[in-house]
Amino acid sequence: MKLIFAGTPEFAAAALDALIAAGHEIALVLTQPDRPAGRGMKLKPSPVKQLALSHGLRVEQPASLKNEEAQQMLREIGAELMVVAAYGLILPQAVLDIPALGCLNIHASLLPRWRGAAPIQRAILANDGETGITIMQMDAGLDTGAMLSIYPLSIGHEETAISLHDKLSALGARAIVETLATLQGLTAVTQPEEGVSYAQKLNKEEARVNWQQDAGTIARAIRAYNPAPGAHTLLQGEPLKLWMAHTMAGTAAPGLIVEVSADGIIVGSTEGLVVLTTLQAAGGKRLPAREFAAGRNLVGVQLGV
RNA sequence: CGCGGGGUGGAGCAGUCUGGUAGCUCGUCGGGCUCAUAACCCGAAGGUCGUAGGUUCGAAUCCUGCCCCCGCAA
Repeated sequence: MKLIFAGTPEFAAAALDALIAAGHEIALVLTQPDRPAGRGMKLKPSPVKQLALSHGLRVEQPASLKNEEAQQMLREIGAELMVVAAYGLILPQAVLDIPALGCLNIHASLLPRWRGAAPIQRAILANDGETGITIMQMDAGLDTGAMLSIYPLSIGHEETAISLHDKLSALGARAIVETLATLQGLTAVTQPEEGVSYAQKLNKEEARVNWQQDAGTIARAIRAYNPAPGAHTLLQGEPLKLWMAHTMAGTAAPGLIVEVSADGIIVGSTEGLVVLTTLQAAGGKRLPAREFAAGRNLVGVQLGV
């Protein structure tokens, strides 16, 4: 099928890779403009752009699709269908109308739950037992289009945003290829009005650990914010990133390190204990708790100050 | 030229300011103790202090170049 692909991060690159492998003609790839990123603030192309260029595909990076030139360019491609995955730009109705078969979106949740920007992390934070991939026919609303196919996936007990992201990327890639292969036999189903929720973007501030919560909530937050924006707290006034944690039974003052065991660094909360298993000090590498604790006297230290 | 921290036995760190015997926590190996141990006790091995130069009687420590790792910010 002759396609336009629009996407930006890794999640989208996985889908693009699968579409290429499935033999579709990718007539044009849209992705976000290169942004300064990383140390030194050098301009960095998106994962989708890197992949597209490595396959010799045409790449365009308009700042907006609301203007006539961008829309004219899309019309000239003459694609049957446009596939959108975590693109980062709003598609106006005029753009949605360009491909004959419309625009399909790969969304990383079971709609209508977790419409919006950060469905993977929100699902973990909310302690959902299940999430998945929804392929939908895009309309002008925010992830409100009719659903074509649904691929559920259970959320593991120690799932992090990155581990779940990787599974959903692979699942999304499979889902879009299968959906395109069976498109004519599929019926678009309107999203139910029950169960709508919105996945707000994550920010650094909410990733600061609030020790005045129960251990389960804290541990889930640590996993949901891994790798970005990264759960963080203070250790003796210095920033400390928390990468991985689980819980255990017990009682201790919230944020107080009570023990360093073979299992991890054990910290109190309002209910239960948090076991920090992977952490990283400012300027340091990400370390297993045991190595992090070597050479430091941590028992009795209050986190967050 | 975005701001900043760091590279010291296998791991994590101190020592660098104020040059002069290589130190701590852990791991490893050997032994002891114990019903038992990711517990405790005794002992041992293991380091050209990232790299290349410079200063000095003497450099982990001071100066310069280069390589590598990481935090912030985006």
